[in-house]
This record gives sequence, C-alpha cells and structure tokens, in this order.
Amino acid sequence: MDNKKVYVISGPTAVGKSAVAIQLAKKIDGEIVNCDSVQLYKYMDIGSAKPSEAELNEVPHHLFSIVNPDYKMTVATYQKLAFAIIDNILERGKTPIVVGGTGLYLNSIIYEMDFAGDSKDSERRKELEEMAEKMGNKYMHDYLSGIDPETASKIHPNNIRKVVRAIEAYEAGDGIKSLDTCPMNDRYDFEFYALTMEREWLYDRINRRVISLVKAGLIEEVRKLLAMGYTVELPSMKAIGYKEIAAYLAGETDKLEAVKLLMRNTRRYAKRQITWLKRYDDVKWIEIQKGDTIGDVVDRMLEG
RNA sequence: GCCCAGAUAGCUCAGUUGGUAGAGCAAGGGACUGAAAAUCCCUGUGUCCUUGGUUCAAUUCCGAGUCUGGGCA
Repeated sequence: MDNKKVYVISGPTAVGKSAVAIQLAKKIDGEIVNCDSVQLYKYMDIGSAKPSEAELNEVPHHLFSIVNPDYKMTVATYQKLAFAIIDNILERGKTPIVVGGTGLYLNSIIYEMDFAGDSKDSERRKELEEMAEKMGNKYMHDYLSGIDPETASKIHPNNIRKVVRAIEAYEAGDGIKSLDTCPMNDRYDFEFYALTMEREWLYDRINRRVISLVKAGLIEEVRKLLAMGYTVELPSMKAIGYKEIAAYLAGETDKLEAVKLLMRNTRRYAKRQITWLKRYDDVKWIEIQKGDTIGDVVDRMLEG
C-alpha cells in the first residue's frame, strides 16, 4: 500500500471525539476504528456512550460491540484486531481513523509493543492474588524485588495488581518492558490528535452527559446486563457507569448518591486520560473553544 | 423592632487557654506493556466577614456594623 496514513483521535471522555471522527471520516472517506475498551462490549451501549445507531450508519465503524461482556479482553487481543482492521481499510484504499480514550490500547497501535508471547493461564495469577491476600503487599513487592529488581523499583508496593502481573510476566520469561524502550510503530504514518477543552467546561459537559445517560435508560441497561448473568466481578462491569449503577441496584447506595459518584468518577477518569496524553510528544493538541462547530474542529485538524 | 446563634479552604465544619490555621468531601499533579473506564502514588487550596479598641502581637478577647439562620413580638 502506498498510502499508510492513519488518523488517531483521542482526548478525555465527553470531549466530543465521536462526532468529530464521523465528520472527518465523511470528509476524507475514512472509516472509524474504535479504541475504547468499553465500547468493544456488546450490550454496553448507553453507559459507554457509544455512537448512536444513526451515527454508526453514517460512516463505517469497526470494533464496536464485538465481544460479550464476559469475554476476557486484553491489550494483546485488541492490538491484533486493530491491526487487522487498519490494514484491511488501507488495502481498500480508505483511511483509518482510530478513535478512543483508552491510553494503553492507543499505545499498542502507536508503539512497537510486542505481545507475541502466549497469554498466560489465569491459574498462576489467581495463586499470586491469594498469596498477596495472605502475605500482604510488601511481601509480594519484596518477592518481585528478589527476582526482577528493576521492574520492582518502578512499581509502588501498594499497586498489587501490577506487582502480581510483573511476577507473572517474569515467570513466563517475558518480563515487563517499559515504554521508553519502545520505538514508534513505523508501519503507518500517524496523524495523532488529542482534543481538549477548558477543564471547567469539560466537567460541565461530563455532568450533563451523566444525567442524559441516566435519562436514556442506563439503569435499565445495567439491570439487563445483571439479569443476563454479567456480574459486577467482571472487568467490563467495573467500568464507570456500570459499577455505580450496579451498586445502586444492589441497594448499597441511593440513586442520587450513585449519580453523584458516577459524575465524580467520570471527571477523575477524564483527568487521568489527560495526564496520559501529555506523555506523547508527537500528539497535536486541539483545544475546542466555545462556539466551535464540529466542522471547525475538523478543518483545524486538516490544516494541521 | 427585640433576643439568641453563626460568619474560617470550592462545600460542610473543627480549631487557635492571643503567636496568621486543619479534617472530610470536592479539587490539583503524577505513574502506567497482556484487567486499563482498571490499578496505584503525591499535594494543599485561606483578606479566618468589615471596622474600631485592648495588646509587643487579634482570626481568637471587647465594642460597633453587615449578612445568614432561629426564636419572640
């Protein structure tokens, strides 16, 4: 393929990525590739703020609603799926537009991240988790220091999830690599954009969106998922919007409390996304101003 | 109109026997290679309502004022 241009549109939740991407796709004959960990799941439409049915039909959308909520998704799997569809789009002479706010998944496309090794059976992980439960975080971290001091030095002992994963990875013979040792993926020419807006405005949009999601039937959606047997233990059901509403349905909080938590957690998530995006030096930031139309934003990207 | 209480961080409030202050929540900053909307780390934000007085020193004590509650008329 001669043209290897791939657009990437990221940014915090609720900034308006989807709408901008659709507009861009129309303009450049592009196709959208999802890079949002929750929108990969079926039945999780409202809470994950997926594009509407009408929007999905406006231009081709890929990797939305492709697995059941109990599917054990990993970055490695996502990467494989994403590369396959990106190549497919390019072969057909169209332009892929990767859209989403899941930083790690973004990395798996933009950087040369090698996930060649087998995915590990979860037995060992479970064992390590039980060990952590019994012996404590410090013990596990010390253990990691014994076998892989370099990795251990980069992980806080309290971040037991990462400690466990590091032990698991070490035992499997791969270890964990860090991003700074990782070259850019040069198979494609990336046009990497991050949308932002003034923090206060973004938070206001988030708060409003939460209300509109609830009005659109979020509670019913969560009730249905639970009825289908997708319990709160599943990673998918720990996503923002699902965990808070599930807690409400279980009687752990009242409705108002659940909505407030949902707003707060979404705000915090947006903040973490912004922090993540700041690490890239080759990202072009586009600050959306009040009064900008979606077309204005797209134009700025194409000028850019 | 009179009486009482309050006024301190974005919010709710604690506190300073007089030496310019701290909790919770909200917030800010950061990390990140197979769960990532996950997981984890760090941080405190101030005309202590205004104004006189006493004092070496007042956010703290006293007086007046303003505002906000509550009560009595």
